[in-house]
Amino acid sequence: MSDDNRLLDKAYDPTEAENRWYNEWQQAGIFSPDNTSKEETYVIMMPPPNVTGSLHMGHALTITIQDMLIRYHRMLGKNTLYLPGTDHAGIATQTVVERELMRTEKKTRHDLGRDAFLERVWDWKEKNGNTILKQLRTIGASADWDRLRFTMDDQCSKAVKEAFVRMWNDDLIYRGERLVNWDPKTQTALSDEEVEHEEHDGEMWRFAYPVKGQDKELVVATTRPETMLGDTAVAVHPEDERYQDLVGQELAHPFFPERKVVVVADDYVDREFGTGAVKITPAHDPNDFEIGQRHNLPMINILTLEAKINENGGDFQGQDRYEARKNVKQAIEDAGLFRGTEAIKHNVSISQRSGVVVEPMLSRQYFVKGKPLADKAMAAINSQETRIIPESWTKTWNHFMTNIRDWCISRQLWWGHRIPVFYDLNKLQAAIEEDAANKGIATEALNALKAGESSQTLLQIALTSLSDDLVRSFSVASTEDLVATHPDQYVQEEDVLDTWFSSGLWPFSTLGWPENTDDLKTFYPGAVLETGFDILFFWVARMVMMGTYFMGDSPFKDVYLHAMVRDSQGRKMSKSLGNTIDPLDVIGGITLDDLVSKTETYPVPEKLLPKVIKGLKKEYPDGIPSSGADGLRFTLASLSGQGRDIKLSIPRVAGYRAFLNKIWNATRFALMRLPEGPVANLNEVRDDLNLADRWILSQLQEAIAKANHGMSHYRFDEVANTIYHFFWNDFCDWYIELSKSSLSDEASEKQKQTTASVLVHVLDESMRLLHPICPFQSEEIWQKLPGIKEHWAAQNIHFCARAPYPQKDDTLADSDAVTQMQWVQNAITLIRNTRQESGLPAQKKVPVHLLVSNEKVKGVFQDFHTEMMRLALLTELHLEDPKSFETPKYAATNASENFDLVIPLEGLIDLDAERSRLQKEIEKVQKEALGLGKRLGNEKFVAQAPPEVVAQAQQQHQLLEEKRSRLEASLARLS
RNA sequence: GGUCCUGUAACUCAGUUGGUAGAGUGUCUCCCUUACAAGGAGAAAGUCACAAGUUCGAGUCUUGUCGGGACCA
Repeated sequence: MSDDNRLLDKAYDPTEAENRWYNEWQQAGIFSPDNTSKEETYVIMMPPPNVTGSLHMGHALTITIQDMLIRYHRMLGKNTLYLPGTDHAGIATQTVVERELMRTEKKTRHDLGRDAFLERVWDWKEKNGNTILKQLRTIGASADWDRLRFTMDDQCSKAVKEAFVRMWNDDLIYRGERLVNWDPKTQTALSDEEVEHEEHDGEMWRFAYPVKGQDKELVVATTRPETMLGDTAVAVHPEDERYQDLVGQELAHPFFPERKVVVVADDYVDREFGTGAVKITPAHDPNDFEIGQRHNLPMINILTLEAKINENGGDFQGQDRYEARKNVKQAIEDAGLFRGTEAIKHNVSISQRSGVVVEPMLSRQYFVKGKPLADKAMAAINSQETRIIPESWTKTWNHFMTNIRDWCISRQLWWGHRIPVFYDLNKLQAAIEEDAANKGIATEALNALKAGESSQTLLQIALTSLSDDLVRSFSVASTEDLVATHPDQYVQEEDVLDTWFSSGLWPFSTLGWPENTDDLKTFYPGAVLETGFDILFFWVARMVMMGTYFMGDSPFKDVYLHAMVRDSQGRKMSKSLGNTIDPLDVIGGITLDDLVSKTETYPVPEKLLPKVIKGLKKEYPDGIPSSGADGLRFTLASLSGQGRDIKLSIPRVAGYRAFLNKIWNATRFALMRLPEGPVANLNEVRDDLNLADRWILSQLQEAIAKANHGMSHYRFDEVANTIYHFFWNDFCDWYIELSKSSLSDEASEKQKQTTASVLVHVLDESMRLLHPICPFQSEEIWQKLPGIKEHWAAQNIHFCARAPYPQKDDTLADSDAVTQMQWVQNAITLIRNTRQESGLPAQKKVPVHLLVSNEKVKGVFQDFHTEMMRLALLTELHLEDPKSFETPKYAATNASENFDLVIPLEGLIDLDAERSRLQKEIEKVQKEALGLGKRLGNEKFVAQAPPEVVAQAQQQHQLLEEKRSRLEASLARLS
């Protein structure tokens, strides 16, 4: 660093500066809100990243957007809270730790036991969670770390217990035997949302059920032949004439002669589909389950928890479901009942967690009633208490809420919130006896009771065999640990809650609920929930449901759903495709070798790996250059339109990094050229502003307005592009170039001072505009601007991060300046263009005549004489009267709307080339004029279009015609 | 099957209430001019998927066709 703190180093070092500023901000406490203030708040709850993994690009996008919003509103003076945290992610984390345990110690979780295993998971969480928190800081999240939460910390756990108990007592949670999605690999139930549907090629396999006592058969079709082991009926449509006479008849099950399989009539059956007769397996298919209930059919479970055939499967017992499928088909063929097959595309349910096919399975689980909660959640959106952005998701939201089903919240896992239901052993016996008295079905339980089995054994039997109501009769939900206080009386439920149950409470559990804390009073509800649309139902829906239920208010005013980050080819980024890029590797840079070896640790299928690595080498021949957090953030901001995909091509990041370099250098220029001594505040030089000053200040107001608009409408691409365009194309390309004259030794002291004020003012406001997107570099530069820090320090503002976001100053908007400046820009551009088109050597300075009749234009050109000479590389610039000026034959000429250009080039000009250039120019103008002329010739247009539109077209047409005739004159002179 | 999104320059995308298409990247030409070659100057490039309709006027509104995608069954 230079001694003179006004000067900048030649290059900006993001890594060093980013660390430094993050620490300074945090030490100064600027991320912490005030929970006693009555100021307007702005609150974002960070969607807690899963402690299992590390942050990926999707997280980087989410954090960038949230942090932009937070920083913007902080600069607007709001009492701003960005609350960070992590999620325990039940299945995902447990699976990872189990895998690790198997890999390193060859042990299962059962070998360790529940408590010891959970200790391992906590260790893992500690280690991994910290990595994530570090990543969040690196990206620049200005979160309040004093309020850091974890979904399983004491505070959140307390909230989960409280919520569960209240919902249990309010009859919103029940334990019931239902068909659930069973993941045979992780061996737990899943919610509907955790199941994905994939279209697969399959076969419709047909076989016949003989009708008992008749010489008839009924042919059914299925994609899962093995489920026939659990068939208890065949359904037909009540009005289907083909099967009228069979309804009520019994069918012969090929493998279980004693089993009753009846033919039932049900509207559900689609007569056109398959054979029009549907085999019914109530225990293993959702639709069949419903039919089973309607017709009181027995439900026969044929699968074990590992998805093997159980004791109800006769000879097939012990076989895996796919093995059984093969064997069942064979056995049916052998029995002569096979009736053909056809290819079909059908949907297969896949566990989002383990990737294996999910089995619908009859099982006793805990459920949250959907309907009562959904009604409130739907009302919150439809009343606009909460807006969804983009709005198109509102329909999807309503569809989901209208068709909501009960939410299965129990998971057969160890890692998570253990369900706070306690079984009262003292009431167990009474329940079993009551069942017996009512001729219940739990004979097994009664036998066990008579045999004097231990209460623990009795409990297990009772839980699976007693009716839902009876189980509830000896169940107590309690926030208190009843086992600790009454170890002999109570046994706690083994299962844990779905992760999303605790996530659903996140907007208020993090603020101290159920206590009515200052935080809760001040910061609920929040401003916006920002996340990917992929977890709209998983999470957002649950938060709104829980929020409206427990708090009475929807937890946020806006839901902003951002796009998915994909790779440059539009593929989802995933480790198994080997196309994930760690955001930290973009921020800090990575060599190709390191990138390759990192990718080799991902679970890419071996066959694919060489191709993936070849792709890496092609896409990143020199690795990934360091972009800094600001570079990545700016890129993500500018790509975050309203589409559903963001295709992130890493080389693009370099382009935005170049912009940040441009900013750095522009500042460097300003600081080098500023006159000695203090720089006056803009207000003190307002009377001395010249056209260029007025112009850049006016453009700045325009940019400020657009940036604010974009920020408040979730159009971060607009914000980024506005700043990019203003800073580069207006400020650097024109104002700084022009300022070289007004800062030169020939310029007056006053001129220099005025220019300095404008330069510093623009940089100050530009850095504040940029700050939410690129917090680090803007802070670094802002702090170095002469006088700025001191100016704001008087108002106790010490960081760009805390300085006000610029607001449009209408007294600085100056449309005259914009128009007039455009004349200058047009003149310079036309000269440059004509020079190059006429084949002049790039560095050759030439004399130029501008033929101007308009006195005002002439005046502006006179004022900018020096600047035009320099920027257009001229030796002389003459302003001529078009009437008296005689254009030499050997000259390059061109025409603009309000002036003609003549560059005399005796001996240098190629007449043929010049003629064809003019010809081309004329054609262009002619084409434009023709279109306009046609429109003006349309009577209806002139009569019906708004007058100002017509007037504008007329004026434009006239200018074009004039320009054309002048160009034609030039062409005539050359021939 | 239901719902939704989407098709604009070679690529990635903007395009407000309808007024005759823009940006970044890439391509081509020229230039190391002392803030920046991660730079400067200039240029070429689009039947706005297709068709019909509404309108003086359609990228924009309506309908249909075709293509791409997502979610829910």
